[in-house]
Amino acid sequence: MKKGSDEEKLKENSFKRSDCSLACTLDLIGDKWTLLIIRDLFFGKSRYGEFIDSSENIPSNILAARLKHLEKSGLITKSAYQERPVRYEYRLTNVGKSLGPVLREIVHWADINLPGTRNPF
Amino acid sequence: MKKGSDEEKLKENSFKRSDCSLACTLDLIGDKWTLLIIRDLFFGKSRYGEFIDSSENIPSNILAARLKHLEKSGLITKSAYQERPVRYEYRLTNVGKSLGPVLREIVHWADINLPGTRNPF
DNA sequence: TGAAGTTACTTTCATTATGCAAGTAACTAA
DNA sequence: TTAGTTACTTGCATAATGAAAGTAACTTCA
Repeated sequence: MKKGSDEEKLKENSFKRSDCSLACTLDLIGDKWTLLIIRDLFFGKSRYGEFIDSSENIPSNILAARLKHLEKSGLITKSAYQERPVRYEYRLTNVGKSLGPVLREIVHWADINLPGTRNPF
Repeated sequence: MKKGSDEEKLKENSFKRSDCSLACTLDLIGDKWTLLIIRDLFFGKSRYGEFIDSSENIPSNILAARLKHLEKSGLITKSAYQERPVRYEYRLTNVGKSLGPVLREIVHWADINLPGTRNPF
């Protein structure tokens, strides 16, 4: 594994409740907001203001915290798209992109079991 | 839809942040503990003490709250397995069971991306 | 040239959720 | 009779959330 790679960042990560892969995944993305940000990234959103504009109205402090955490975990990367003032855009890494099937499986479950909701794909 | 059915319980449910099916699913199961209880139910666990014994050490008050919420949502049912004292067992409904592919997809992602974790299936 | 607007955050603070520990009810076993 | 078991509930300290306001560094409008 390459030093500083996204895969390594995942490994370095934090406290474990158990060695169960489901529990560890939930420690990473198991909260109310994280998967919604990842959803937005899948739809090409990349800037702070774009995430803020999503219909769930994520609080700005939570968004900032989640973006930091996702970057630290290696699921997204941050890069400057302009100087003066420096502005960053956020993009999914390959590790982040590999969550696509998870998102689609959840949405598929909802299609069948949560009538009255809209499929974002 | 039948009155009082599990599908109806899901519909009756709670506050929505948006009409996005992903956001609505997260409102239902998007926390640190719920999917772990559902995992245990998939492995045949059904009693309070069995959930408590899982390696993640869920706090007992959280477990009680989640079981109530899951029942209210129609993902599990509670039924007495003995009298004097009355003791209940919890089982997945068909709606709950249909989360199987979601769990498997998450675990599959972890198999590839979270080395050092154990696949519960 | 000043005033107002935009973007991407950070800070403050009240409210809510979490989690540890202890308590309780209704039993069974020694 | 005393201890143990099971399935919770309660109390309380700490942590996370979320609404609102603040800030820094610009750009645009009058």
